[in-house]
Amino acid sequence: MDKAPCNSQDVEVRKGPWTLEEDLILTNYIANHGEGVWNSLAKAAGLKRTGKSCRLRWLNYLRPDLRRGNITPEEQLLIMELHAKWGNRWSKIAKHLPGRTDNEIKNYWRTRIQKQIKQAETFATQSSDTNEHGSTSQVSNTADLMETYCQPCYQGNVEAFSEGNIHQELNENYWSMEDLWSMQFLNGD
DNA sequence: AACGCAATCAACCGCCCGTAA
DNA sequence: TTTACGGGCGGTTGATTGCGT
Repeated sequence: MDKAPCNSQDVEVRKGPWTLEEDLILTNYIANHGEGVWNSLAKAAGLKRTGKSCRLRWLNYLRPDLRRGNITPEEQLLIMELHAKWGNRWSKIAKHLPGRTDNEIKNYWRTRIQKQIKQAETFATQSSDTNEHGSTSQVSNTADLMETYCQPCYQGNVEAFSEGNIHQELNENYWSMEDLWSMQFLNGD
């Protein structure tokens, strides 16, 4: 893509947030024709977007099997375990969380979990200063971290995490997929 | 009520890999 | 074998929203 031929016959390419109309066009097109080569799909659907952009929009937002709403404590646990195993292989991790996207997990990791880890880290350094049982084993990854610092551990944290989640549970989707899909069927050709 | 800051998330960017020609 | 292209992925950015002062 980057190396894309871009025979750019001055085909203007739209960027930025997707409009409802674009969403509908894309959803509608895929419902009727299925996914395909994204570049040609974008053209065929009449979208002034790159294939990449369409693919991203579809995978991260429009897919009907997406699970919206907050990450559950169980999911968070799983993410942490898998991240400890595989590192930042978000798409690989996402495959084990049905309905979740790599982007979503990545964002979640960076904004929430990483923060928790930092807090745990600072807490640990503080307490190891005071505790001074010099065997401060180097903590290499998340799992180690959580094992080391949160021993009673995931449970305790899960509670802490979920506490934050609860009040946001089911934060409204701007457009639920049901909405989009039913619109699409109304439109359907 | 207004402002500033922090958190969140959608979307883009650029690199890499697989594959077809 | 090489090259061009499309797709996938991880990282980053920017807009928006929420919250505290």
